[in-house]
Amino acid sequence: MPSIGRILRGKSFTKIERRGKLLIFQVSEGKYFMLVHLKMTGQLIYEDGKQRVVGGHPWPPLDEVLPNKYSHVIFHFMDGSTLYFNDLRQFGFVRLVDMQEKARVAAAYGVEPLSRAFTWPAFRAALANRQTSLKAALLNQSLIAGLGNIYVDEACWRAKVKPHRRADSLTEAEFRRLYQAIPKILSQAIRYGGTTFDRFRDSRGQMGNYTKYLKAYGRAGKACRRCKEIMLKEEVAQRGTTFCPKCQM
DNA sequence: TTAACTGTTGATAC
DNA sequence: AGTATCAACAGTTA
Repeated sequence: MPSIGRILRGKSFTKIERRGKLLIFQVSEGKYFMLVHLKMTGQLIYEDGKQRVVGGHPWPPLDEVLPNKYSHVIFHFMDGSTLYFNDLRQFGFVRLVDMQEKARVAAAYGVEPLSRAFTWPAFRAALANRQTSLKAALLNQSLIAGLGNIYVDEACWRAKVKPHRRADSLTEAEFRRLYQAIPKILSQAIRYGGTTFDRFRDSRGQMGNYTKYLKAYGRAGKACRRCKEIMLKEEVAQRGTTFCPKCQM
């Protein structure tokens, strides 16, 4: 395959889709697609003469001149504007693929929790019989797409289930609560612009306001918003996990 | 000074 | 196949 620069030169981005946490840019008529994953610290920064719009994190200092040392890919558009792919930890990637590979990558993701495909049977089928922790199962992108560390903890808190529990140990009622909690948490978080900590910005360069609605993440040592018990933080599935030891069963 | 964290996930080994 | 562990990296916090 020719180089990414050679293929993109003179083309346009004609559509942007999302699958889980993966961004998919359609290149011109759709022979090629550009996949972008921000992972932990990636960001896309769009700049024209008048403004700078940042999505991802962390926001560079206001006086930061771009490109900086974290600018790994730079797109120069024909109107003079620029798109930077910045990534402090360099976990993220920009990858150009053909239609077939794009389909293959997208197919590896599980059901989208905010889509019509997220039915009760689909949800049950994804999690039932999993011998791993609920936390690990919910973080598994091939089962349910798009849940990350924060929203898994939030969903478990809302459903009153401990993330440590083996996924296949949940009762019908617990699965039900989780099934309802997941889209609820996600749509709320999206409505409030996501969770901002450490200078994160959404795709319009705005800070997220969901932080003040968080019930689990970042609340270790504080009183549970439901039962007043002190919240705990433990490692589950190699991720920091915050939960209420009393009202999450 | 070190060690332990960190909106993630792919590779590897059982 | 499913599951667990480690690694990639660089900065911040304890």
